[in-house]
Amino acid sequence: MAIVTARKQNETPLHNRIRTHLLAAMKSGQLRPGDRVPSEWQLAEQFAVSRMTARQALSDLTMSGYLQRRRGKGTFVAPEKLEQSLGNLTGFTHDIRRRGLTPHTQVLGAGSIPAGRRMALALDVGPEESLYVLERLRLVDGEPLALETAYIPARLAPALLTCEGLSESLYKVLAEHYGIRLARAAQVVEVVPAGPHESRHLRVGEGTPLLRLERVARDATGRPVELAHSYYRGDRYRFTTDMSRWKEE
Amino acid sequence: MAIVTARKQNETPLHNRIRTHLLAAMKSGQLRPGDRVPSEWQLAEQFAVSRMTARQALSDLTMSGYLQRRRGKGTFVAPEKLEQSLGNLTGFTHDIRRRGLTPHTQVLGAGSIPAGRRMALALDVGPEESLYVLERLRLVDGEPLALETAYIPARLAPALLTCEGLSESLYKVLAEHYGIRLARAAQVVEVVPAGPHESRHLRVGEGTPLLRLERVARDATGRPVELAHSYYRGDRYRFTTDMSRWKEE
DNA sequence: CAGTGGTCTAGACCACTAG
DNA sequence: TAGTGGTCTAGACCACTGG
Repeated sequence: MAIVTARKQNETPLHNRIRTHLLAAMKSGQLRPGDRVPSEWQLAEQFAVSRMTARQALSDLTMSGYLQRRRGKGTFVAPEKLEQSLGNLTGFTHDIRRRGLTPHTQVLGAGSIPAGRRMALALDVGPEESLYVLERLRLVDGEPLALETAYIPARLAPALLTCEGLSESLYKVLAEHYGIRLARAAQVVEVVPAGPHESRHLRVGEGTPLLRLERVARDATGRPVELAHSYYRGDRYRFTTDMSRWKEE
Repeated sequence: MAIVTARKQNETPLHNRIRTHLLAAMKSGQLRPGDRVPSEWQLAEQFAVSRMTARQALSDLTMSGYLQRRRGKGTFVAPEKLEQSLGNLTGFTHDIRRRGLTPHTQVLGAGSIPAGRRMALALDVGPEESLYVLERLRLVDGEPLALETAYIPARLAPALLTCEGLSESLYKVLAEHYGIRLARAAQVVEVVPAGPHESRHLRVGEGTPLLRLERVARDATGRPVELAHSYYRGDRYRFTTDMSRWKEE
């Protein structure tokens, strides 16, 4: 006995149609950021499919960053993205305030570790040398948006972790307490899926696409001062960058 | 009658364990880029779960960019990422060759359209003015990696589309035929899910995370010359950028 | 408590790929 | 033809949220 499927072969998959329907509603403005979308059961009934099929449509849109799901509450249209410059690092706190939002920083951890092979190479120190580690969670209006970990050679900034203001601007502390001014940096931007750690702190599902920034910052002499990697919620952030020197082909 | 589930409540979900197992195998090197991973049925049997549960683990890892699935063939570990500079735009062809790979460009479309409100603003032309549109697919070793669409005011480069070499370097053509040299550009980088169009040309599933670049390039006088948006496969690309001028907080 | 999303099963038919 | 992934069903129990 054949199981009845509510579509003919070679037609658009059913979960695809539901997804398209929801996307259209978002584009037209019927569904706005923050709105609740119909529940899995409601969609299943509306489109005459099983709950698992409706669920797949919602899961796809969630993984894509269009929707956010909250157990026990419902599924909601995701808010719009914030923008951050890769060129002038004006700092998170300053940057968010300028947009009229409320920034908050939570220091998750501070300590020191031996550099190890990989970081020793990037920071131009010995593999046994001590690095300060500073892990901070950046929140906007109470919502965690970025997870930043910075590594600084302890030799360059003795007793760094006892300084005040680390929850605001690390660069400000480096400048005011140690006379270290960062002059330039190399950065790498990529998409990575959230791992367990990022997932927990940013409160997104594991595997959610995040923007990962890796940065090596140097002072005017070219000496590496900071190695940092940051994870930004891909559904909430976009980066801007300016090219001034253009190399011809 | 209760359905038997092969785990106690409050324990790690089964699909999660399978995912972790595969990730560990990839990290340890047991599974290398290009390798085939066990099929859905094999994993289901190995972990004593239903096929749908094994499938969810594979789907998660695929959406995250760790795996690639090919119907009728199997599921494979994804290859490693290519790197591209956001600072010196040396051009795709040149860039890929330098890595010892074989670049190829396919012109998908070339024509002209009225600017419209949005693009007129970015390119500083009237909304009725004509723009040339050039859509190109960039491939490496036969695999499509990026989809680029460029818009150039027709007034700046009359008969642009009849020029040769457009499948190589647009900037080279602008420089050699029209004396236009691009001096700087503003770019926006973000993660977006693949839509139907990108999905088809880049041969990835809809919703796959892509890196989207939007660029407005200007000549030395500051006149906007090109508006472009490009979609790069997020699992194959990473961008590098250099900061030289550092703004203090 | 009812409603939500999260997990899981044991089946089914299909399209695609390779030998 | 056998094996793969793609789609889909009709159930089930669970944890979490709110009133």
